[in-house]
Amino acid sequence: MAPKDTRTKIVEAAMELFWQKGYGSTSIADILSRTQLNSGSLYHFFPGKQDVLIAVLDAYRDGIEPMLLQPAWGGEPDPVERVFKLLGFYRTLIVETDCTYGCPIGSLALELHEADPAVRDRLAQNFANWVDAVRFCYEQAASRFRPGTDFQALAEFTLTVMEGGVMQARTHRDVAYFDRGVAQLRAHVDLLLERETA
Amino acid sequence: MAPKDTRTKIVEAAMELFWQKGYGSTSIADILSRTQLNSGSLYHFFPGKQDVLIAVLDAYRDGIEPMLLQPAWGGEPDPVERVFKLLGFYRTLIVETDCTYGCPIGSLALELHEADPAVRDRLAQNFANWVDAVRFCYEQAASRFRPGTDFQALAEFTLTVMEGGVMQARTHRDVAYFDRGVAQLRAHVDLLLERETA
DNA sequence: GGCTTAGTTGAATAATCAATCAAGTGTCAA
DNA sequence: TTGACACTTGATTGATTATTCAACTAAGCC
Repeated sequence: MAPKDTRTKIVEAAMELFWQKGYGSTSIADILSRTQLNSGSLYHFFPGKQDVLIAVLDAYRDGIEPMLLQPAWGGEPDPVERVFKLLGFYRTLIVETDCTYGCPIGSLALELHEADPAVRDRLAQNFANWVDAVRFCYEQAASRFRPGTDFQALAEFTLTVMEGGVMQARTHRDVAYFDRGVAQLRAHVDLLLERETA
Repeated sequence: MAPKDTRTKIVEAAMELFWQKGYGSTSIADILSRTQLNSGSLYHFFPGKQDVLIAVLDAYRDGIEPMLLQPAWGGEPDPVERVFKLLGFYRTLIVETDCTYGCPIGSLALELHEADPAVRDRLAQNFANWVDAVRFCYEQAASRFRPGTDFQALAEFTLTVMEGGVMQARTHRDVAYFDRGVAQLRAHVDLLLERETA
């Protein structure tokens, strides 16, 4: 218990700090002062700073289901609406942070240009998991979509809309940029759902 | 001539370095070694590092027309095709950099979380200029679009697709992610252009 | 020749960075 | 009681950071 306690304390603090200030601008000292630990303890569990980052990315990977998807779509039964519930969840994050919110994975993906393969793989894996979850939603409603709809592409597109919307909303400090992006996606999906018109 | 020469040398070097390594990871020493200048020269023209960043953002703002738009759409006359020529230009940048390309503005926008207002304003201005140029393209073809089409939202959506596509293509080191995003946008625009079907 | 001024030089400074390590503490099990 | 082990302490290292500054050069003007 004791050993894992320290480890998770470090990972949780690093998760928040990397999200708030980015990886490069977060110092080991930042993590230590927030956790009230000494450097020796941190370096007992992690060979170096990059390994803390890897642990953080693994934590996001393991937490997507309980910490993002389930809270986001609550009891929503309709799979397509679940996608937009998820986007709505990001909207509340944007609003709650006064339009300061940035997707932690997206921010790290853009910050770490020449990243180590171990880091890059985990970033890609996080994106892939997100896309998989959304694709699964769309596929559950496959019968309502136009035949031949590419659900993988549509799910990637949904991620694109989320990331682009978050980026613009934060830069302009205005949720409306996010909202307009989601509205465009909604129109796009609605056109792909035209069963009754056919 | 001589004074301005040094200034632009610094701005051009910083432009490339910020694009390659980001703002935080680029040191003044990096800029000095690339320009073969001494620190005193740099601090003669710029009060501090952030002022170099501001000059870089101003350079992007002033360079969007001659350095991005005109090369991108060459002699293309059709305004809608110009938008996709622009996206095609980003595609070549992605390919030429082995899927390492990141939009300099987008990367800086995500990196600089708690940015100075002077910096944030310029980032927003750069986005706004890009969107304005694209919106102008769409508006030139207004008669071909469905009545009531929101060209501002469509142009913002185009920026979203570009940024999201670039982000995913780089993270997965695969242009196909960018291509699929553009294809989705193309389908979206085509549906908005259905004149002949009406 | 002198005066001014814009630009340059490059060593120095103080802060901060990731990382190290020898000396400790506490907890087991034999 | 002893020894092994996991973990902690915190001062320290050496590299790197942005920034400063007094001295210097060169060019233009009177």
